[in-house]
Amino acid sequence: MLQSKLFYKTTKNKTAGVDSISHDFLTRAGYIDQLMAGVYSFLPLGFSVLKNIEKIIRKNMEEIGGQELLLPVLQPKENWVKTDRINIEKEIIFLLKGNGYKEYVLGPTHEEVVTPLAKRVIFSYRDLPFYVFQIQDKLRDELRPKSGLLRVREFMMKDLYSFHANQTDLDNYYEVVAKAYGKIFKKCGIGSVTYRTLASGGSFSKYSDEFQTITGAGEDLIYICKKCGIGINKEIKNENLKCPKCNNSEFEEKKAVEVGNIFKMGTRFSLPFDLKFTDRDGHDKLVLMGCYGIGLGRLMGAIVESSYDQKGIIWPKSVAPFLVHLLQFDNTPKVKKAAQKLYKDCQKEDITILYDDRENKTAGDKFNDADLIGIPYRIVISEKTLKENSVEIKERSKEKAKLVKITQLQKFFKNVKKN
RNA sequence: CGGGGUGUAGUGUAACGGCAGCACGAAUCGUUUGGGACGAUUUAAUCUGGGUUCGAAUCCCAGCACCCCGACCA
Repeated sequence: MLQSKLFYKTTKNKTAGVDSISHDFLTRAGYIDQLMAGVYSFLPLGFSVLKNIEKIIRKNMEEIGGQELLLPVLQPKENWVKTDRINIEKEIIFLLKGNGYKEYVLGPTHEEVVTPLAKRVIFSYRDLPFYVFQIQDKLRDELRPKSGLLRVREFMMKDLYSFHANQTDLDNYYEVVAKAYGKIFKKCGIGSVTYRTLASGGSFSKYSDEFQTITGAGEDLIYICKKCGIGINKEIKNENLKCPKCNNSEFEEKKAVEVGNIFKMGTRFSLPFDLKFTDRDGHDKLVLMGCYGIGLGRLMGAIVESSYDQKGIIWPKSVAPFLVHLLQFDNTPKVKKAAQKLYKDCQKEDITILYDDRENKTAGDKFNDADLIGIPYRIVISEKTLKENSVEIKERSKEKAKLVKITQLQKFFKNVKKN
């Protein structure tokens, strides 16, 4: 992508009225734009990151047998009456009237759609288990959106639903999903600061497991077991807290943001929708369900919250909008020619590259924009580097740059493409 | 939804009830050219509606929007 053509503007000025670093950087670097409280546009840079996150999640969901589908956002109110969540969740539900008397719910989640849908495919124990997921917009009238992407009213969410014939099967799959979540967060670069955390089950069940990423911008308080590293959410912390896993009683208190959540819903939804199957013994039984969510935008915000410096964002390679940021100084024909060649070579190698070809910007402008945007590898081509038949390569996460001979670039390409 | 705060050029900010200013950005010209460079010229603003006043960005009322604290959640 030519930076001169990219739909974005960076700004030096701090964003007014922001309370988190990720909100400020993502706005200033041109990743997102706030439309209203808790509602954001994803600009080309931001959308690119979102799509990378989506890819990672999709891959891991498919690896554990998830089949992707797409459920409607617009849902009949009756289904929400059936589960009584029209009352239980009424504060966050966007309810709207159609032309006639018909009322609709803008989906805050999809149990009310996927459960009746499952009735069309589940008859026998032979039809179980199965797993379906989607990556789609959710709408929740949050009482108080905050911290940029960390709490919003409209957000992309991956929601996986599992259907089982018995508790053991549900329990096993629940752990399979937990493991997949661990892989996803690791791949997204927040593995070392993300903890599986015991929490309340909300309107679903008694307990659930959250995946909490440590950050000062987080609004949850969690207690991390110093021995086994499991987390416990403050909402269920009791007086004499003991780790449910290793019985240890020493904890570290941390602020964190919930990037994912897994629930065993049991018969919470199969009951109101009468979702049953015929078991081996010939008796009809209720299907057991699990649901598993990850908020993509929030995950994006959490990644920034845990990877930045004074100058800007430091994206992990796995989700960065581009892998290479090419800066061209000295707009001489010689430099331009070399830069354009590198640009094309990268594309040939399937390495995503943002090429700062802007001729009306000084070196300082370009350096600062590059630091703010946070692309993993920065390559500078100038008269100075060409004198050495070289380019200058610097990793965003590192202090020092190094000169690399143009003839040696193949090695660099290989390195960039790794994992 | 309860409590508090703030609304000024595209962005960030100033202005005692008395000429709406500064910085960034954008545009033109010239000088620069490896960490937001310099000079000149230009561009562009008081959320909406009422009220008080000789005079309102400033005070009062209402609305709207945004932000913060609290109760709820990926």
